[in-house]
Amino acid sequence: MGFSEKQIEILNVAEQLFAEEGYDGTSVRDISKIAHINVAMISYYFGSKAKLLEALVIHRIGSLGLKLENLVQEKISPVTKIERIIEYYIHQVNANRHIHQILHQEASNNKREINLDAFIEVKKNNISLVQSVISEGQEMGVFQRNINVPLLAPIIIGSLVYFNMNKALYGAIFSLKTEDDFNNYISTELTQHIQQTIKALLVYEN
Amino acid sequence: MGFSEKQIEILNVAEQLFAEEGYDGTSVRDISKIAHINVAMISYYFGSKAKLLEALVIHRIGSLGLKLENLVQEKISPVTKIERIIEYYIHQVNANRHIHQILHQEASNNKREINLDAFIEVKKNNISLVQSVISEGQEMGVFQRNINVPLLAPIIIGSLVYFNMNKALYGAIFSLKTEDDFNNYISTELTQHIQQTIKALLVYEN
Amino acid sequence: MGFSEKQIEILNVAEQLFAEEGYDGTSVRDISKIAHINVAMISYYFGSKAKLLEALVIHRIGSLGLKLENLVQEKISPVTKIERIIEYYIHQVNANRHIHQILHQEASNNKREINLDAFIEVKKNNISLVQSVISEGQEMGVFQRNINVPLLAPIIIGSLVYFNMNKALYGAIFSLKTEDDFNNYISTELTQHIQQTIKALLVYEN
Amino acid sequence: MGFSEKQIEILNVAEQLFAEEGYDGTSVRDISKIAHINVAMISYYFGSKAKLLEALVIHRIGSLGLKLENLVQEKISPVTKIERIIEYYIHQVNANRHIHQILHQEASNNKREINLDAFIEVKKNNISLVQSVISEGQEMGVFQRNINVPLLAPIIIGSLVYFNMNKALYGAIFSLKTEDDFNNYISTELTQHIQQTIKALLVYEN
DNA sequence: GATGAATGAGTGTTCATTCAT
DNA sequence: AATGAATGAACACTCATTCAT
Repeated sequence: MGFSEKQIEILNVAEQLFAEEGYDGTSVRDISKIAHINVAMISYYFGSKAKLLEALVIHRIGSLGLKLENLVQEKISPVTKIERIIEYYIHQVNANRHIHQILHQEASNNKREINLDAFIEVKKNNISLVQSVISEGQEMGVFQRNINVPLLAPIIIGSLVYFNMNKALYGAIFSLKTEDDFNNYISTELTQHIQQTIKALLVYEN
Repeated sequence: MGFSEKQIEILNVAEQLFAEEGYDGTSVRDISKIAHINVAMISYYFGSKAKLLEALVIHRIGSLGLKLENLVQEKISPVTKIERIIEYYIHQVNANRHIHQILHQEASNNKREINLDAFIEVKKNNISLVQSVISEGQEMGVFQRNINVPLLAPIIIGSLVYFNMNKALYGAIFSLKTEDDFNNYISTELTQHIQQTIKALLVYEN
Repeated sequence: MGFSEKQIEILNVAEQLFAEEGYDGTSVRDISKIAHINVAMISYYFGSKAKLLEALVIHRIGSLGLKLENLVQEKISPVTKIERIIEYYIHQVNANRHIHQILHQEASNNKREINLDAFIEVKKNNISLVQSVISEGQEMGVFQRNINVPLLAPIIIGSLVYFNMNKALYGAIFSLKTEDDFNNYISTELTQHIQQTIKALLVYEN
Repeated sequence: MGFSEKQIEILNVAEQLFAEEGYDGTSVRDISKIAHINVAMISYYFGSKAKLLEALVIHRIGSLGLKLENLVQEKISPVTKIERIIEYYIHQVNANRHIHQILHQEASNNKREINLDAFIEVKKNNISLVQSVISEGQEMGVFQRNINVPLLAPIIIGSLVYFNMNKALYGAIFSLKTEDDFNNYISTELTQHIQQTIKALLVYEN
């Protein structure tokens, strides 16, 4: 929480390097060089490299799932709510795509000792919020009954993550050259595509 | 291609360790110990650790995307074809989830010099095949017109990958304890969920 | 000499830690934590870690060899004097066993720059005092003539030091479990044993 | 046991440095430089710095307490046996004074994880052997009855250790300048002094 | 063809000390 | 007078790789 300016600088550099090179692929010396600080500062500030990652996760995760609650309670139709949630979700995840990438890499490494419980809690909470919107829509008769809500997130985030992980492929297909091209495509076409997909699933009578 | 028995043993061990611990998290000593070979053999056989990964990728990629072509040409309805393709896709990706995990991890590490062109080609080809099925369905009037075919893969594989990357979360939600529980859930519920989603997207008039 | 309360607190903590963990095995951070002071205070107060040790030695050495002179001048038989001296010696060394342990460890480390001249002077003086008692006894005809006085201290202190350095061994042999058990054994059996040994040497005609 | 030439070279260098600078005061880099080997070799050969010390102890301890048994069974008077034992003991300990110094330093550092059980066993066995000689002398009526045998070692070895630990003092008193002077004094005067002391204790009727 | 020995570079971390305040 | 922040050097150890055999 109360991180000094230099600590935040370290966190930013660490985030970028961890995302680019992986946690193991990043040395504390690399971080210290780019952040223009002494190597020892990382241990001094965060205790260890692992705790630096933990601090980074906590630092970034704090900003997630705040606005979502407000969104859920707005007086708009469930369909619009879902659209907004997807938009917000994609925006959030994409904005924090570095930390998400790191977390997913580390989540699959079963050895790591990093405590991801906070991350899981946030996700569970988000699923609950979405569930309430779905239930609302179901009661209004606009959504189908048999919806596996926890599996909506994989569609939304999974699509985004997969898209980001295959930039070479999609850059070639959709002629996206710059980072801005990608971000623009994500916030327009991809977002719309996912919204359309989820809406179809929710209302389609199969 | 022409790998000796020992080389294949090394590749198998490397695949598992790379997937479990990450490329950087795996030492050639770890590999050599589990594969019961001398450390020097890895450099001797493959040149370097990086080239071992390349050899592994090439070795595994050859087996991907074979049967899909036959499936596309079968005399069944486009909807059934799509269902079968999804089923096959999920099965394939899940069966080769180790190498997929490695590839995705490495794809995001922009430093690594591994040539993923072959991988991209396979994907492009798969998209073409799916496109042909979609077109078939569109001409028959059962599928909507405005389908972004390249973005179907993210939904299918992205969902699976995200599901696998959040085992801790989904294991808790769906009470999946063993590896078999997960595999079973993937081949039933998750597959069905994705099939339903894609079908909804294809036929839903929005 | 004129040490403030906090400085003495630091010296006490340092003494214990140096004795328990060795000089190199003790970090100034360990000392500062236990003494509840800032790390920088050690350099600030004493100049450096090495000078802290010097200060400690000087601080403790001042209290050695005071009462011995009085004892020598008492009007009691030379044999009783020797007994008393041994008893006092063992008591003193055992009471200050921490600093003795440190000094002996450091005396053997020939790299350390600590000035042990004061320590040597004290010892030389003590030898002189014992010499005077021996001479007194020799003139009275109760002690043998050929006594190597400087080598009496090794027997007395050496025995004690060796005993303390082999607590695991002697604890097992003599069933000494607690620190009190050891101290008690030292002030009774071991003291008596050493007294008996020295007396035998002094009066035994070989 | 089966150490290569280079390993023995490392052990020799380590022995000297550990004795001179202490275990903590010696870095593996210091050892590697003097032994003209790569730093990594120490970990490679011995596993770690701590295990290097253990290997050193075991390597040196093997040579202790062998000849003692033969000596005990010789057909000579108990007094001569004791004289010979002391002479042998002092010679052995002095010859291996480095390792003894290390062991005693480490024995007093209660933190260290080094297994000294083998060392203790050797000492216990030696005490038993001496006990048998004392008993023999007691049965022959040449030794007193009330002898605390385990406390004989402190007198013998303690004297030697203390003498060695106070070279500055005794060098000044006895005009010993070179290392040879010291060794010569130990094998003549000091040995004789200790023999005389022990004999006095054993035969003196107090 | 295959390997145990060996290496230099690099790892994260801790150290005693200094500096600005 | 006193301290929290910061540092460069050193620490033990592991790494992928090479080399002599």
